[in-house]
Amino acid sequence: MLDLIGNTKRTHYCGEITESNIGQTITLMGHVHTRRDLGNLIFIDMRDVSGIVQIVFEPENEAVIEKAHKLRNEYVMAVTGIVRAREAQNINKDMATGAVEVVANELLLLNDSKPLPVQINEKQLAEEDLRLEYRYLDLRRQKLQQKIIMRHKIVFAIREYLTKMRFFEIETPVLMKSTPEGARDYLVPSRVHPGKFFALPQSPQIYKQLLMIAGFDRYFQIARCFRDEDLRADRQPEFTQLDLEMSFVTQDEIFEILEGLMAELFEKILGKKLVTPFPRMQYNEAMNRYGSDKPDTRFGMELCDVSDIVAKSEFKVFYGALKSGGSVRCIVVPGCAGYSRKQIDELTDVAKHVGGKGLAFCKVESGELTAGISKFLTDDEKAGIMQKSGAKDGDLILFGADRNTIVFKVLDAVRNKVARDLDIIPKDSFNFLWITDFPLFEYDEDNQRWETAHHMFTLPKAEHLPYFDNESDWHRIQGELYDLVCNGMELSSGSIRCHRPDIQRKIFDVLGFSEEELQEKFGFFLKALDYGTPPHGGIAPGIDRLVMLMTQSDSIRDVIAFPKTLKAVDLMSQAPAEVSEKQLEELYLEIVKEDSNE
RNA sequence: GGGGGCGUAGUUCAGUUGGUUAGAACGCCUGCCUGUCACGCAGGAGGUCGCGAGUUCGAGUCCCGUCGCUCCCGCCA
Repeated sequence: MLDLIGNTKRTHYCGEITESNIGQTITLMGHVHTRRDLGNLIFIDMRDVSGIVQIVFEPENEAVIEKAHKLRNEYVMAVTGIVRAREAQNINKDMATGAVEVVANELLLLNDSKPLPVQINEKQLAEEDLRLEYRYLDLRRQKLQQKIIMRHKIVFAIREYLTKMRFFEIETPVLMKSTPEGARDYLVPSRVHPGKFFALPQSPQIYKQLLMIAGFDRYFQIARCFRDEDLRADRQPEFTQLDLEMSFVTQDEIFEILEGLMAELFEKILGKKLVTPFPRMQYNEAMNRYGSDKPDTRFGMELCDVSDIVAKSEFKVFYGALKSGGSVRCIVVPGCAGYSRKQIDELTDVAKHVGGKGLAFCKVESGELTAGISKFLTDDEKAGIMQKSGAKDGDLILFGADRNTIVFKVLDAVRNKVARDLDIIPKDSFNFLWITDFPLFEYDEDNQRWETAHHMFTLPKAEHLPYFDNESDWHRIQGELYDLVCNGMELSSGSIRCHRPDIQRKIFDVLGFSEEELQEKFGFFLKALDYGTPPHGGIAPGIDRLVMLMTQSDSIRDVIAFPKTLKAVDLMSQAPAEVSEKQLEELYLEIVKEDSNE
């Protein structure tokens, strides 16, 4: 028989019992973590949100120990008892509360439990799909629970800091108008307006700019965002951003706010001092040095452009790359001249995976370039490469030769792979870095049109405004754009916005919107820009990625209480699911039947 | 849309060249046990080898297809 909780009240939490509680009568409530039934003596490790403490049931109290025999793993219990110091030989040093135990006087059996389909045990962790189906059980694991709790602490500290900095937290609509470009929208049909749809926000971008126009001056929101795109280990269909926006600011002030925020979070929550201000690097420099706009600067192995040295090379890979306007660049992998064919093939696979045709290499032995492609190089070229790259005896040199975009992708991927393989990435360091001066537009070869590299409401650099006059200059236009990167992860993306309607229209022109399209999609926003828009800008750090970083999690699913799979499915509730025909009829929609012939 | 990995008791895994009744540990059930802490000891239950089709005298194992999860590329203003 189960007991009712009645008037019993919890007085303490399991994980917080210390020697200072010795002698006190306390009441705990929680789950049976493990039990050790010795017959006339029973030990229960009892768990609640704060941790675990050992409960002892002794034979003197017959009624209670009889009931305690019925306890099984994950039963729900309330215990009233006296805190006692353990005898020296019984102290468990591996347990936070291992110096004390609670001698039970009363036991309430509040609920039982079926045997669990997944064990709450880090050593025998079930497959993730099963754990996602029983997410509420997986969340009982302390390791996972701690991450969700740290997420709370982070969000709480964010609210404190920004409130202190005169920001207001303002909610914006979740049902909004679909806007073109960018990611695919999640659409929500309107019953009241048959055939019309809301979209879920990819970000509150337009609304936060409208709040600046409204004069709120500094806004933030812990905002849920939705993108109907394919997923990754660090990407969910719905995710959370700290969306913030400020009026009358420069890029420097936004950086200061973010640096202050990160420093406070790391200090308060991890007890770590971050060095501010964070280093800054222009986009072009980041690409040239690391081949990436989100470089991991915890280790070296920077790219070295040897195009000029091999400019006259007849080696067909180099020749071909340079002839088609590309480049030849390399990274030096220290001490890896001993790499086997197999190891180098593995790296070549990495290169091919990101679009490279292959990966040229050579080794440095006795002060000379040997092996690999060395036989295709002249003595001058070999000497030049060694000198410029700084390669030393025992090093391995890996080359990318192709269009620049491919060379960057290949060497970035290879650099990261080699660093992981060699285990040269310091575990406990957080290398924050601002990447600035991104190009505003890039040309989309497939669709034969210009697109925004980041987003379309960004202020172009003032000195680049004349470039708008000539399409051949559009690629040179840089925006007041910046990313905050940490340890190779893009944490945050922002810009100074375009507060002037005339400049905003130039941007829309480049993107090829017709006046009609503009009015239909953004009419309300363009109208607003005409009524005294203050200069403003902002940034939106991804909360999920920030929590991943601070909890050292590899998967975004570890920092979201109820995440979806890579196929955007909730394995627990089985969403998305079919709906009734009646629901569809009300929305004037029809069921799409799958073609069984395919 | 494309490529890689995984799928065997409730869970984590092993399973030889294709060969008799598919094993272990944990969990679960029963009994014993007064200082355990991954308690111990004795016994027990528990399997459509993801699903489907094929080759074969015989398939967990080989071939083909399919589904699910996962990692990556494309995609993600």
